[in-house]
Amino acid sequence: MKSSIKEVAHLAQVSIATVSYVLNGTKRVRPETEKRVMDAVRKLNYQVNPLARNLRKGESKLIGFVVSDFGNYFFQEIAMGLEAQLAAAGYSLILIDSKEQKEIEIENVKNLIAQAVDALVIAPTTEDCSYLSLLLANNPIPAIMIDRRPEGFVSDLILATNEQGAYEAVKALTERGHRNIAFMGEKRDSTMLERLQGYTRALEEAQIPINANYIRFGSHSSGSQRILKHGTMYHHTFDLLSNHNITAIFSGNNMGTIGIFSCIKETNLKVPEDLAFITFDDEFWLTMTSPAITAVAQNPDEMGKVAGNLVLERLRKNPDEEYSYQEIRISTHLIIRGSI
Amino acid sequence: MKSSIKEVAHLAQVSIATVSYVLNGTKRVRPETEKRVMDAVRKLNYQVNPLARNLRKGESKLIGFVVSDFGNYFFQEIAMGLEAQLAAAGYSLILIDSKEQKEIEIENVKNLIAQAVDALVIAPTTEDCSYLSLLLANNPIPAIMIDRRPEGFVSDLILATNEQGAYEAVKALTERGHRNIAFMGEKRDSTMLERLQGYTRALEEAQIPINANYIRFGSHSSGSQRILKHGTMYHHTFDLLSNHNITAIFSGNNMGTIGIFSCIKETNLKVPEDLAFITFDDEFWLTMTSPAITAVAQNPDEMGKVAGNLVLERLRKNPDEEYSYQEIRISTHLIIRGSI
DNA sequence: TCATTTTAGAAAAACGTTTAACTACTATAA
DNA sequence: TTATAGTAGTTAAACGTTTTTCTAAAATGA
Repeated sequence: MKSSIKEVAHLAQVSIATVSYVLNGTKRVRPETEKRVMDAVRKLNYQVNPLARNLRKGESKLIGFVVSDFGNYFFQEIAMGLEAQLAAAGYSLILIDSKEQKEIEIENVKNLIAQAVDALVIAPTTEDCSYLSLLLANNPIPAIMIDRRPEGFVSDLILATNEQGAYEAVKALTERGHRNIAFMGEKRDSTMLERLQGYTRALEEAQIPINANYIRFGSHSSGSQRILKHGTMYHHTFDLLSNHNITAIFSGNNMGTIGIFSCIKETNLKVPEDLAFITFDDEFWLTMTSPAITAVAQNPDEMGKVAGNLVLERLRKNPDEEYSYQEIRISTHLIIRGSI
Repeated sequence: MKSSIKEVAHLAQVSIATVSYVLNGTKRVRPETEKRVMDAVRKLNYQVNPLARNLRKGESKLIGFVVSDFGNYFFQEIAMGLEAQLAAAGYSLILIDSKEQKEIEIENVKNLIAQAVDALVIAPTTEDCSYLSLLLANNPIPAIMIDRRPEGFVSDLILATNEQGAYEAVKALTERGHRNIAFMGEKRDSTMLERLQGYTRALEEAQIPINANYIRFGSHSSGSQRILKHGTMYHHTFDLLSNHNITAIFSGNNMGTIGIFSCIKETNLKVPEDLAFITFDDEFWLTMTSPAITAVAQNPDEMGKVAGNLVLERLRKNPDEEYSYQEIRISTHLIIRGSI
């Protein structure tokens, strides 16, 4: 049914080594011999057995991508960019969802190592990544972190220009005369703190004092989009709109935006007349609301591509060759829509 | 660095076969010997090399999922259900996007076969799947089709109750007194034709004659969500609203809905007063619009889980054991929101 | 007691490649 | 002519498991 290199060799009247050389182009072979081999290959419809090759070469041509939340469109886009880049180099991507739970993330990494992936790309659920040092200690494969700065583990790192993105967004608000601007961040992690810095810088530049009441963080456990609609951020929004006279909200990420916008929708506030709204992360549905929502667009496709290239680069390097880890920032841009 | 079974055997003073027996529980071993082996395993922090095991056992523990359009939330949900089910059985999922292009789909299947996946789950871009018969001829792995009925290839099949779902949706419209109801289907495939049948049945039941002008299909090439906003369906909607006095639209799927709703939003029609709207496929953003959009919810998570179980079932069977292919229907349910 | 069966483990084959080491032959140069 | 280098191919080792086959000792039964 499935033919092996042995049968090809036999049919072509050569040794199996020669077949391998022809197929891989790893050694000179007389044209005549090559033809005999290729004819046999075609006749038998031979394809190499990747299982055998993998064992011999000690690689699997598999890359694992551990995603903190696969329900988040942002990571889906990254995955697509990554996959495109890796597929071109003959690698396949194993995608696996941590559902924002650290234990699942650790389990996922273990499983991927058990599948002998050649490298890992990880969007960690939390910053504590010390477990990776342990798991990779006697299994030194490249690991590239994305979206969040890990603690307890050094590696290549791909991040957005969070501070700058937030700064530009909030600046767009101050320029329109807003002074009471809320900052709402779903998760309090390094990424969100960078965005908070951008918020702070824009306010300072406009000589607006920081009001701690206007800065809100959500619960750490984010759930599905449906749950988020009436989650912590929803209630924070309700409080801000009822008890504080804010005129604009800047949402630190797309997940928080769900709760915030759900609340806004339920009030009778007019956007943008009564309340201006901007969110980090551009997502498709932001254009389907009335009015459409202004957003700081990241470039997840680009992040995925860059991650892919970095993986390939690392894989080409000799493992003990010295290598300095890279930190790459992917730029954001503000897309202005009707909500401000 | 990475220890092999040989070293474990040596440390435990047994043969490598015994180590294998202990680890896999495939043969009786004296408790004392077992302890020696396990101690050695722990001391060396040994983990089996899956590459070697795969070669020997002739399996990869990999399942390929070829998705017609990974940008479509529907398939993402399926993927998550599938992954959950397979992971529990020790399988990993390789996800790959065909971007609605047949050539890419074929390429994807080839690549997955080259990666030696143990089985395939395919959401085909078009119904013509005769290429599979060829590709799987000398590589007989199970393949399970999902969402669309393949032609030229027999296999297990998982579909939604399309006719019934559409019927209930359109019935909800006729019950509210609508008589001029448009049916808009993005792609003209077996799935969409089933939905059209549901539409037809509901109209006949309400004794409303079918008006061919009210039935519209889109271009076959669907693109990204952003492109769809002003694609064929957008123009069909514009025509229907301008030149035909329809009072309700039933959209055959989520992709078409993007263009349709974009157009509705740009007119000054009041929904649902001037125009009622229902779509097949429930998606998160349908609740963020004003009003929220009524939808026929499929159960993609369930579809993924069922697909996973089917894969595992097939994998357990002896390949030449006779097996009758299954066709499984996953039910839909109507979620009524403000748009009707 | 002696033949038979059971048990625990070892030895070795097998999975299908890649690749290092080797061989025989041919071409080149002195 | 003879040493040397290059060419084209073969042989065999290696990758790390699982599993079949084999062996020796112990247990069982008559």
